[in-house]
Amino acid sequence: MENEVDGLDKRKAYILATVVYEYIATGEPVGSQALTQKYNLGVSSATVRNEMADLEAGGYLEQPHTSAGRVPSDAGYRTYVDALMSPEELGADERRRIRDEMRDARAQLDEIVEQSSRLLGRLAGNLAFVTKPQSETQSFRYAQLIWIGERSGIAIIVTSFGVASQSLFELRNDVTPDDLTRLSNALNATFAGRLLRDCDDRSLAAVTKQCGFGDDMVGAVRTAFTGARTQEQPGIAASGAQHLLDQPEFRDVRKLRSILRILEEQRTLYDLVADAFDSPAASVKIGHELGSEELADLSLVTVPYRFGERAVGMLSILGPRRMPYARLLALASGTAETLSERLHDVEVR
Amino acid sequence: MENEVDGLDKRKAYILATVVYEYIATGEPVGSQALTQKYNLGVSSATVRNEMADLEAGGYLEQPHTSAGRVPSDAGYRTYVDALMSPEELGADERRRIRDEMRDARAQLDEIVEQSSRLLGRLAGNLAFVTKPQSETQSFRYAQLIWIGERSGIAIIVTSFGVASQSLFELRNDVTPDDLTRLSNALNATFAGRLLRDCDDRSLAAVTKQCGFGDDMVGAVRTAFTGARTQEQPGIAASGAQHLLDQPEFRDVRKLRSILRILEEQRTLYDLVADAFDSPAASVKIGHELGSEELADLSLVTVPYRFGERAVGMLSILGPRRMPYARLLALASGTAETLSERLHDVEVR
DNA sequence: TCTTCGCACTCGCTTGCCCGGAGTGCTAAA
DNA sequence: TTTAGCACTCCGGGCAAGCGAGTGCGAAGA
Repeated sequence: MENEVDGLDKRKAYILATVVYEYIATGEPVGSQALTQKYNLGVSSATVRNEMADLEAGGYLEQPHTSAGRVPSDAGYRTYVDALMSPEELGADERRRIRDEMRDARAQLDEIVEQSSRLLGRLAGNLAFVTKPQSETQSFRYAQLIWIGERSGIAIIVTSFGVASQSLFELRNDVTPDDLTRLSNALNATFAGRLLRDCDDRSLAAVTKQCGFGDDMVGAVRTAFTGARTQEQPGIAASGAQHLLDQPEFRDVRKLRSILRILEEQRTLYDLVADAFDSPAASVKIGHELGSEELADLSLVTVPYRFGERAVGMLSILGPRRMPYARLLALASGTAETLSERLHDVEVR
Repeated sequence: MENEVDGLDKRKAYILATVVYEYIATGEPVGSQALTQKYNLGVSSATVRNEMADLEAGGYLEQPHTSAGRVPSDAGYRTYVDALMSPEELGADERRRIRDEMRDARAQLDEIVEQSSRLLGRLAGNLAFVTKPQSETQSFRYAQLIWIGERSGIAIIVTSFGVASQSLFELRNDVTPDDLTRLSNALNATFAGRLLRDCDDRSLAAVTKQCGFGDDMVGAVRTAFTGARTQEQPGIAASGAQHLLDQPEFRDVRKLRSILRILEEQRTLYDLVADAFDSPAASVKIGHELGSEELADLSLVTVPYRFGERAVGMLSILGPRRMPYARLLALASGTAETLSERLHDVEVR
């Protein structure tokens, strides 16, 4: 029937929403009396009690121990996020402030990514992290091979976001500076504007050989491009870990340790958001959905930022499961939007 | 007389040393009885008591509360570090392990700096951080101005450690690719091998004008060099924050917050080691010597690493005042040595 | 049939209290 | 000057009592 949400009748849904809302606000297990007193439910605490017992049986609520109030379970949060909460929008002044603060960063990729992570961490009052644009999704802009000696040089590759990566190379045959310039020009002519991932080894080899170079130079070019592709791979800017200490759920120091460890292993951090690349929209992972017992009482909000149509990176907020989901989604989206805009400032045209 | 150390007679000095040593080992305030039982002092606990009272009067020891044992004060640790402790050397196998682990990093400046910070953090069981080489102390290797259009280009500057920085420039007058190559060559011929800080604006302008360029190009070149000089300025790799959680002194969460905040503000972290650049040797800062009430019960061990004769960066360990100073100094020195060696691998010759 | 009331019960948290242990300072004797 | 003895202090752990918030359930009411 129309009145059902996720298998819950209207009243149950409303009570669940209220419990989650209240628990997010206070951090205390919420009981039936407190709920009826604070919110006008139109029924008595006893009724609420019955409903809560049902919700617990359905797996939406949990009881830390008998004679304590109820606390949302992963499923409870999930239902809340998917169906019950009302989405938030940022106010115009908030948007403006985000934009203003983002302007403080110079027009360099690293800086705007770090700035957005700092900003988001502070606004959200939680740990925020932002992945740098996957270099695979960046495009190739310029290559320059610099002559150092008869048999050595430096290859410099500039991507569309102005990220330069350089690599030294050694050759088996002599070359002249002119040779290198010729090859640079050929590479630029062929690949300019292409996505880096489309600069595959075969085409690189073809161009290099066409210019009359041997396998040693093919290897050098390949290494240079590989370096550019993978360079910033799991580059992540994180910020705001100290806010986690304010959360009562971190009075237990062991949980903190897991988080700090994860922070330092960028790999793990990256894995957390990796599958968000598959879906272009915001995603929320709750508790065990994060796939790790250590992180079981945390949640993760992830929002992509774009360059043009392509999602090139992710902004994430990691915090206690008991987080204001609607608000954080709004903040992350707002920051993502501004970050996307600023991305055009660093673009090398 | 000969038997005095820092104004303490021999026995007082020995007792102080033992108290510090024992406190570092156990973390418990140490009392006179425990001390006489565990160490063969040749005197009774009552005598030790008297001496300890003197040491407390002299400011070397403190009492958390009446009827507790004594704990070293800043001054007590200071005397211990300066005059009492016996320096440690790393064993040959430990050196080897450090060297082996450092080999895991690819020959890229960032990687070896990060690797050394991770390594040191793990070995020392504390927060370790390593500053990247001050780019001022790096030398200039190559400049390449790349032609993009009649009035715009990219300047790429490579330093001795293979760090490339790039900047876009716009001009008021048309140039040809050949013009830019000519200027690149002139810059390379003039400045190759010089320290970056010696590539001052005046000489840059002189060379640029000599090649027949106007003020717009002078500005572009200046910006490019300034970018290279300041680029990695306060770049710091930190690692091992989670170890701090093991220390009993961090049961209080507020202290952790200060540390996490400092970790994220690289500026503060950099200030901590900044004055260590003045002295070329290892330095130890204890408690209030760090100049901040927040950090009052921490200590910092800082050891420079070198490129050739020049100290170019610092390795630091930040941990509880109650840290095994001799051991950590040895570890930091060992890591610094290996880092210095590996620096030659990334040098662009 | 659903809701509400009343009531007994549960359980964690806080408070107060006691006690043991470790350490001190002081005094007097060696 | 050192040592032994002793009274005193204070922290911390353990334990019991009381409180408060909440539950579940049976019976009464709509």
